[in-house]
Amino acid sequence: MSQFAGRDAVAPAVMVPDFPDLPEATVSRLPEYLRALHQLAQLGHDTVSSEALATAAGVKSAKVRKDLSQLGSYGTRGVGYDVDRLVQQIEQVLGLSQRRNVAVIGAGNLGHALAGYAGFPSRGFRISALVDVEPARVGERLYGIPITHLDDLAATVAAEKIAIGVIATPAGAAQQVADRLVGAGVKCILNFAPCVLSVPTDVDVRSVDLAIELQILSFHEHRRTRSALDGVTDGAVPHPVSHTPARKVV
Amino acid sequence: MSQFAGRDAVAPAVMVPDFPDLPEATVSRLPEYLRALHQLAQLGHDTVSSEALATAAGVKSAKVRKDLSQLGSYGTRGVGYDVDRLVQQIEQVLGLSQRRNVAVIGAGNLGHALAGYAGFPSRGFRISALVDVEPARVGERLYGIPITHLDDLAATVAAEKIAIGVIATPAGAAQQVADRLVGAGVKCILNFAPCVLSVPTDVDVRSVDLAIELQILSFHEHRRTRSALDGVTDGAVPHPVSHTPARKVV
DNA sequence: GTTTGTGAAACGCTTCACAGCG
DNA sequence: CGCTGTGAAGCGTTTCACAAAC
Repeated sequence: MSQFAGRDAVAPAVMVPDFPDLPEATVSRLPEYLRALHQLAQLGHDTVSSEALATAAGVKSAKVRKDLSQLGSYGTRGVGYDVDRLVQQIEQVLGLSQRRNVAVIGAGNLGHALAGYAGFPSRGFRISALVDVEPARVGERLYGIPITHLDDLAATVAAEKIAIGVIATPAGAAQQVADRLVGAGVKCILNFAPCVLSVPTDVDVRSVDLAIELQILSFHEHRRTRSALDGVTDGAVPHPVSHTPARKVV
Repeated sequence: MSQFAGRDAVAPAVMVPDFPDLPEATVSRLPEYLRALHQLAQLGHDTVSSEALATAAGVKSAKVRKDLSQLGSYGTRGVGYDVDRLVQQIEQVLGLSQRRNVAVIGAGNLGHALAGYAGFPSRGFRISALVDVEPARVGERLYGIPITHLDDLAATVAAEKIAIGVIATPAGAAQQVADRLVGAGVKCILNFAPCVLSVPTDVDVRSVDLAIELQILSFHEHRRTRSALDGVTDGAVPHPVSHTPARKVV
């Protein structure tokens, strides 16, 4: 069922449907499919089944089909999906047809690593600005990216057409930086500082806290060793099944 | 309802319940509560209501209560939760009572940033080893952490009692590194390489792909601008509400 | 035969709303 | 009166299973 909604005005070369309310869970998986599809394309596959894509992305095939059907995508029954076309589709939906400019705030260790990360260009992003408060660093270039001062953030955002701000500062500075980003008109923030940010409802924040990731792993490790200890006390449950989102071993 | 299960043998000073099947969603929020609680403690709060903790952690109060009730936690009606006690409880559940040793594989930009990240010690982790394949780097120390060779991984894991492996290599090397970590007995892996890892079911993998985070943000940005464009075509929906997990602005 | 697309069932998580306790 | 703890309702997501299409 194709659901081409919206105005029937001038259409681009590739017909593009609107996506009023793609489920959030689906949205967060589309990038994973995209990554898998690029790999498959490089391996020479022209076409891919939901089963194969599921394996490559580390999910179940039914999920892949449900997700892709939401895009009004045309797979071919008995064959699968056209890899190139699917890549185009997903990139279109994610808004990756145009490259997005990113500003990294905080030119410390993490900001340095982000600036030097080679993976971004091929996946739709360009780090166009590095921002810091340290006057000593301002004016330098890191991997060709100019370092500007936080006080000039609004000007930098405007000049570089920044769509996404990445906060790579200590927790103490993060809220203030977020406020400045919002003030400069940035509506998407990726936050690496270990704190909750307050932003207006029309601003999107995603947070990555490295210690939290480790703590979640720690819980599973802890449970594993605990149940190994008291495994004798009650019924001979062989072993609790893991919760890993990763593929089974081949 | 307190659910103290398990053997009634020698109990530690603080009574510790077992947690056969804490919901995964709850597990992933406990670290966020912990972070918020440490902040509140530092601000001088002895006690905290579910409402206050919810605000500090960026969630709803009912969620906090449900989550904490799973721990068989004792809040006091009319008062709230004892901050110190709750911190202890959560640390216990997450297995943070003992410090966990972490090995970072890949001493590139990202590995460097992780090694230098000051936030880990206070949150239960110690980066005890940096591992690389580059002979030139082996033997150096970074922030006091010795760099060892990937070929000696098993020995390093044993010597340093590594509980968690962090993969900070390019995608091409990640699977091989994962295999070696598994071979060395590591059961928890945090993967920063942009690929899916295959591991046995008893190994836990969490993946953080920076480009994927940006792509999810890109979707929201894309949708925002698209709906701004065709906002005139159909009913005057003022603006789609954001999906930000962050607190509203104050 | 193979594989998609999809209703319908199953599941887990969130939110509500209030009884019960301090 | 305030706040926790929790059944029950509501909602979104996952999984199943199969008819339709190639």
